[in-house]
Amino acid sequence: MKIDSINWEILQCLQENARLSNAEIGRKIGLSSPAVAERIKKLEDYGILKGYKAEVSYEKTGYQLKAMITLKAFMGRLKPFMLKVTEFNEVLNCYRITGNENIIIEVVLRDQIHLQEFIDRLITYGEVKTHIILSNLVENNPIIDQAQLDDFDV
Amino acid sequence: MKIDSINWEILQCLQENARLSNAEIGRKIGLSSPAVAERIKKLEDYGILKGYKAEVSYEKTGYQLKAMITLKAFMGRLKPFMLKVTEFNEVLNCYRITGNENIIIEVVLRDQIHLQEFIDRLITYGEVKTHIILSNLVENNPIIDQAQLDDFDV
DNA sequence: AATGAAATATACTCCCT
DNA sequence: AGGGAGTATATTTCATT
Repeated sequence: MKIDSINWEILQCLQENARLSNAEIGRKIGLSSPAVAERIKKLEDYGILKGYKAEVSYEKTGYQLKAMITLKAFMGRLKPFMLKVTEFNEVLNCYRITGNENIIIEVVLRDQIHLQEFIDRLITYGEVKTHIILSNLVENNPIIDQAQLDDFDV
Repeated sequence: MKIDSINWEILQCLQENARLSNAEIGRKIGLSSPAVAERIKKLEDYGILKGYKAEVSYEKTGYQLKAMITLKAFMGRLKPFMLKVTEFNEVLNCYRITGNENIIIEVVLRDQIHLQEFIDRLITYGEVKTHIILSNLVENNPIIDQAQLDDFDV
């Protein structure tokens, strides 16, 4: 499927505010609301739009700490970990990666005690490195049309 | 502000699908639509709901690669990097972290050539380690009520 | 803080171009 | 693939409890 410039405008609108109405999007980009609805449906059907998520503040919901934790799995412990990690509700994202470590986990935690308890759960699977997030320099930056990358980044 | 169980239900709904109408949310949790609207407005005003973002597939928008890149900044190069990173449109998230590295960057890239070019931009700021993301074990897991963590994780 | 009702706005379906 | 009309549904405001 081809993503034309109008679809990129729709993707940009929805990445900024997923709760915009079709009518509001249509006004911004000069299209009728049924046309916007039809384009959004196609973007969803093709898996380009994967979903719409509310961003919830972890600090204000009682999670003082956010951390990136890497795991270098012990022999034969990677698969058991991959099955187990889906049960950890503190985990926001977990990726299999290349490099010296096998896994990187993004996690929210109540406090230092909770962090310690979480690390204890991990160390049976491998070597753990903890990086506490101090601040956000870029947060949820939207994906843009590749064709525009060079103009911006040079 | 207190987040009661009804607000947690609303947060859960919106983290699953931010484009649900207030009326639909109300039907799910047994509340009228004006009541839902009022609660959402308060959650927004208190900064608990920070925004609503469409999830866009990086693979299907022409970005074959996603990577986590760490930076261990050279002396005096951390601040210049922090100013510069906001201009890199490939960067989805960038965090200041504790540990051996100072910065972790989540980035989408067209291909290996683009990755190489991006690393070249970083190496003037510090020591770079690249971890290409192979797969997603957990993706955008919602934040849940702390009180429910133990029940789930044990 | 929630409900119900009235006014406005939006979404959805269908037909036309 | 998009516009316009008509119907159903949703949002918003306000009065009431």
